[in-house]
Order: sequence, then structure tokens, then C-alpha cells
Amino acid sequence: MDPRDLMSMGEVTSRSGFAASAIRYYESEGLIEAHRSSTGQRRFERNVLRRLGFIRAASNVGLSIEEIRSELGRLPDNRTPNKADWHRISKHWARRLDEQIAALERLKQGLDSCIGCGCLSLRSCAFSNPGDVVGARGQGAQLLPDTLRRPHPTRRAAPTGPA
Amino acid sequence: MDPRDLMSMGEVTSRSGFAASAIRYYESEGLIEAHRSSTGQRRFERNVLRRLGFIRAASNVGLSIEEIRSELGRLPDNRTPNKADWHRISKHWARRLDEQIAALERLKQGLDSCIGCGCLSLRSCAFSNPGDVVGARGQGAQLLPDTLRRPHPTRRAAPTGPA
DNA sequence: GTTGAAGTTAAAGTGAACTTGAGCGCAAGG
DNA sequence: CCTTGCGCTCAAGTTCACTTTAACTTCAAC
Repeated sequence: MDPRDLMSMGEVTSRSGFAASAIRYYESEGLIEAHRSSTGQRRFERNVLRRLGFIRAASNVGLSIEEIRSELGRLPDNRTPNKADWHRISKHWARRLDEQIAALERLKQGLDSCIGCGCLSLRSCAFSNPGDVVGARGQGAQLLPDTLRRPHPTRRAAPTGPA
Repeated sequence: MDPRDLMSMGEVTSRSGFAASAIRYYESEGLIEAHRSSTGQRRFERNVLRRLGFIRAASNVGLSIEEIRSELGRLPDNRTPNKADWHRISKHWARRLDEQIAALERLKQGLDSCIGCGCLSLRSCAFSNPGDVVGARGQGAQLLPDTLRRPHPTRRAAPTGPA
């Protein structure tokens, strides 16, 4: 690998649109790799741009860093990834998007029938029903999957209420 | 208001499904109100249940506390809100959901045409294009609205890159 | 009267995905 | 040579929507 072909941090930030801090973070998380110059500066191979593109796209679809890491891990490490490789690992995104769309449709459905009637009752209204507390637990389709719930870091499971 | 009609914290947690800490938080944020007993315990009017229902539903749609506060602020404060009031303030949620659905459809479309071809190019691929850096800023439909972008607290605007 | 459950406060903690800041070294251009 | 700016590391800060903890007080039942 001719050092001529390696990119500086500045080049990567301007070509990828990511901040330098984000790029360092991705490196620290093992999503991308960097060589070092003799004086310790990062030097990137061109393929990081493609990886960064994938990272942005995946993150737009809602994947976490953890998930992105594991998807990137499926790339071949003995050769340069080709179209088919990228295609393979992003294939099931369509399914995830379909699920998200379906969830929103369900929510809208509930909105029409429930708020449309002005009830918003905690007891009978599935829309505002906590789902675990009043209804049977885990029964029936959740209105929203976790990926679309505004991710409250500390609210890992549904609120269990006071013991 | 007969104190007989007021509810204790325990009653509200079990009827609403929210944890006591969440209820105190909502009170501190001004989303709900509480009276106090002579010894300092909270006493809630029945209408908080309806408000809490609204809060859960709104939060499922993806509204922030800030937005919920302002929506609740539109309720009449001189009389008990009625069906029409609740209906009015939740009316445009359907539109928001439609926008979210449309955004996901666009994303899926992009996925089909862009990742389908294996390109993922930072230059030509709208799917992974940062949108502000490479493309004209603010032009064209965003693939994802802010409500569906995984909300990175510190990333308020799109990354501006290195000056 | 004693006990345990339920309530109170204020302050600190949580998690993700980064950003910001302090305090450095190094590089390139005039 | 000197400045300007890019780059480095490591630690700490940020946001949101709560939860958890510590240290009490009060209520209800026995």
C-alpha cells in the first residue's frame, strides 16, 4: 500500500462529512481502521469512505453502533469487499424498514379509532394503554417496536410500575 | 373539590402504569398538577389520568416533553377539557405519522435503487449522502425527518465538518 | 406501639453517540 | 524562524427522559 494512496484526517472529514471526533470514535469502536504516519497521525485507506457511507446509511435506518459493528464484521477481511458483499449485508434493511412502516400504520390506525373518538381512556384505549400494566402482558402486537420508540436509554423494558 | 375525589400517588401509578418517579418528573416539568395533603403528600385530581394517557400516546408518536408541554398548554384551563379539546390537540398526529411513514418509504426506495446497485458512493448516493456537505444544503426532500433520525442529543444540526 | 409499606426531597446516575476542552506536537508556507 | 492550523490524547461534558439512591417522614394495619 503506497503511502501516496492514504488519506489524511482532513481529507476524510471533508469527503465523508463526518467530524474528526466521530471518525476517531468509530475507529475506537472498531468500525474503521487507520494506519499511522511516522509521527503518529492517522492515515486512512480509501475504503474507509465506503465504510463511512455504510455507517451513515445504517445509522439512518436506525441501527446502533453495536449492530453496525456486527454487520461490518461480516465483510470479507482477506479481500476488498465488492458490490455483492455490500449488497448482502444491507439486504435485510428493507425488512426492518417494512416493520417500522407497519408499526407506524398500526399506530395511525389506533389514532384514528381511539383519539378520533376522543376517549384516550387508560382502561380501554390500546393507544395510550401501557400494555403491560392494564392489558395482558406481551399479548397482541406492540403498537411500536423498540426501534421506533423514542429510545429512552434507561427505560429498557416497559415500566413495571411500583413493585 | 372534595378531598375524597383526590387520588394518592399509589393509585395514580397503578392506574396509569407510570412509575412514581416519572409522575414526579412530569409534575416538575409542568405537564401535570398535584395538590398536597396537610402532611405534604401529593393528591391528584382524576383528570391527571387522562393527561397521562395523552402523554403516553404523544410520546409513542415521538413528541418530546417540550412538545407535549406546549400541546397540553393548548387545553382550556378554566374548564374541564372535553372530547373535542383532546381531539383538537391530537389531530395533527396523523399527519406526523404520515410524514414518518413517507420518510421510511423514501428510505426504502433509496435502499432498493442505491444499495441494490451496491454503490453506496458518498458522492452520488443520496442514501448515504450526508446531505449538507456534499449536496446543496437544504435542497430536496430529506430522506429522514429529524423525528425519525436516531436522535443523537449532541448532534443538533447536521455535522458541519471541519470549518 | 410497632412495623412495614408508601411517601417525601435533592442529588446523582444512566446510556448512546458522540463533542468539547485542555494541553500538547508537528507541518507547511511565507 | 515563526506563525497558523491540523492533528494527537485523554478526560470530561452533552442531551433526554427518566431512575436510583440516600436519608428521612407518614400512613395503615395489627
